[in-house]
Amino acid sequence: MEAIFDATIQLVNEIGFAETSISKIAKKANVSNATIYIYHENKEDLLLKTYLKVKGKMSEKMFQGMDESRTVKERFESIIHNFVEFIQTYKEYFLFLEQIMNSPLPQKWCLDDTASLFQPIFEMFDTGKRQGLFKQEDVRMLIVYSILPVAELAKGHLKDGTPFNDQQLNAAIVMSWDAIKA
Amino acid sequence: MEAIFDATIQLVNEIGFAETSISKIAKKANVSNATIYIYHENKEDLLLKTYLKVKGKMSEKMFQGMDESRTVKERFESIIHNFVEFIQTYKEYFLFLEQIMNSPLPQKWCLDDTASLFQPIFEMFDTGKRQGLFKQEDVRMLIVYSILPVAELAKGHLKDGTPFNDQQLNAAIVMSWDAIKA
DNA sequence: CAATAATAAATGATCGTTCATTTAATTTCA
DNA sequence: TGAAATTAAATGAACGATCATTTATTATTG
Repeated sequence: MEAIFDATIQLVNEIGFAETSISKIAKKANVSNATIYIYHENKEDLLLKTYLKVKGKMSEKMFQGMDESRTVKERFESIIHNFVEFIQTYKEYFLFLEQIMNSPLPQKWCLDDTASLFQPIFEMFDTGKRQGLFKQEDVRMLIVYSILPVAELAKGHLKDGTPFNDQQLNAAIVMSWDAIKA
Repeated sequence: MEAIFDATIQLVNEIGFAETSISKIAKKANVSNATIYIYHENKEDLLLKTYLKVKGKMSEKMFQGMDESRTVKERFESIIHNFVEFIQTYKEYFLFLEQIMNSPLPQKWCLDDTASLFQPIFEMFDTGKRQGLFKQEDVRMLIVYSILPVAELAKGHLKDGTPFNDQQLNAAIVMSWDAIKA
């Protein structure tokens, strides 16, 4: 049931983890408490499924329309633009993710498979490193210095309500590129 | 009571927000439930005070031994080193902060005063901009591209247990500088 | 002894979860 | 086809446990 997922994401964003109960989710989703347990084993299972669903959506949006035959720089900018687009269009998905990923839950779940959802990023950075475009550093380091700051900036604008305009985004992309370029 | 703060921080890191109750905090701190209410109005007040305390500690550690008469680059590297030191020494403080700051609580609290704790950072970046060392971008942007990635890297090492050695840190500082330098 | 600090115990409310039952949809077969 | 039988989906009500918070009582201490 889609309504249960949506209610979960909305509530976690509105009132936080600690205050989000099954009763409140059920009420917001317009179903009975028991209905939730038809589709999900328990509360934590619901959270895990919601997390996986949201992460899948993010991966899908991040790489849509991406052509592996394009240049590294084209792919780089495409990924960043798609990511910003995702954050702005699915802001509740994104903020939900941020909250989950900073909680002890992922450690508890030990999900090794979610990294594979973002393989095109590793692919792009590896190619860039081979071509001598990027610094010879761990790809995680390249990601942290180029993609994560953009996400953080977009998040900031999401939270204070100010728009993240093209000029600011382009300035950010320049800084991302400067950080990782050889 | 210090034990109450420590228990709160530990529990939030171990089992997360949703599962951290007053009873569990009291038990871990070896006090009665009621004792917590002598020092704190309610659960949320306890969280807020813990948050402020931790943020204060972070600010204190971040700028200790910092001399405003030093060069911008020296201050820059000092701040980053201090920050990494803080993250590694007070890892539970840091992870607690990350969890709070990605929850809806700070928005609810509307704390405008906490930014002032980190004024030396703004000071340093402003000076650097005036001297033409840094790009003429919003200071928040400079922070997001230079300090935040280091924190993220340190956090990664904290979570997977691998050490964040000097060589990696120096490589990170180079990338930070490249990202923001004019 | 007075005052402060800490407590155990109890409060009603809400928690996650289960269960017996109803309603809706689908299949069976005369 | 159409009534009867079966399955599936959803529910309200209830469970014991735990929740945040309060009260009345007991230690502690100067």
